[in-house]
Amino acid sequence: MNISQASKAAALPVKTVRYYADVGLVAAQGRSDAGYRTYSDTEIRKLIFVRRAREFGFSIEECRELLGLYQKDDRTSADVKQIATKRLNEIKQKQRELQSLHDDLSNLVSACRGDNRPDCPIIDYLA
Amino acid sequence: MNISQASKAAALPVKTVRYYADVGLVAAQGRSDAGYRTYSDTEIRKLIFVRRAREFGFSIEECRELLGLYQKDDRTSADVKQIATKRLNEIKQKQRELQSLHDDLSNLVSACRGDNRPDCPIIDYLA
DNA sequence: CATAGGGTTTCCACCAACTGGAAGGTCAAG
DNA sequence: CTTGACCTTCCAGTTGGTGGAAACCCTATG
Repeated sequence: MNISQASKAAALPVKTVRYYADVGLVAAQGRSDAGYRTYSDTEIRKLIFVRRAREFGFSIEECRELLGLYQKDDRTSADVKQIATKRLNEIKQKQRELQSLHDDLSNLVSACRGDNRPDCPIIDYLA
Repeated sequence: MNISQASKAAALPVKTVRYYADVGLVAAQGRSDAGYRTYSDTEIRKLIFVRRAREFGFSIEECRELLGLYQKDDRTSADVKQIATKRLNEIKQKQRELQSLHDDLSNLVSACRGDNRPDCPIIDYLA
């Protein structure tokens, strides 16, 4: 399989597949005579795994760890859970921040008449 | 006022104040004989304004626009409200995404025993 | 067999919004 | 006069890619 086949199979852009190879996250199986990267089902599965992990917001380094655990049959679910819990806590933290931002900005936007006069509670708040 | 005084007054790192000057967001009032940036109350107020806007997640470019409106006495509150509404919608969108991520990951983490055995619903989901 | 089109390679640059650090000039105190 | 705390510029690195150029490769068609 060439890189574009792999990228389609994994639902990732070609550039991204190449990038993952560059950073040593998912290496190609090998190279053709012409120097083309070749991919087999094993690598496709890893690429899909990484795509899903990235969709959860795991960093490249975390994906590397998760991928390591995925491939290690003597992993412990505790190790996996620990990484996932960390990410979950980050998400919760971000949610709290966004909620607070949302509430404040929402109040300001509601209080702003949005007409052609200059007085504006949003500007007042920022100043 | 030297840059470190300004940075304290605006509650921003020195590096950031210098960066804002570099990108033309908040220029220093001038330079001393030795070439030191000087800041007056006007610039401090702008720096504080930008810090607050950044805390809301407005981009540098949006801060530039807001700062322009802040300084323009014939602004319309409609212009301000439009920028703020755009940002508010981005926040809402991000909240929806995070909520979905949270729910999914939370379910997986709950379902994972986190013991020393290898079977793990998180890995299963990603694979 | 030449050539046109696609696919592939490497490498370099860019995005946002800083941050860290090096090398060197400045200033005030002791 | 020296020491230490400032300040300056400039370059590099961060995250996770993306865009593009120059050049090589492969296949199909005329």
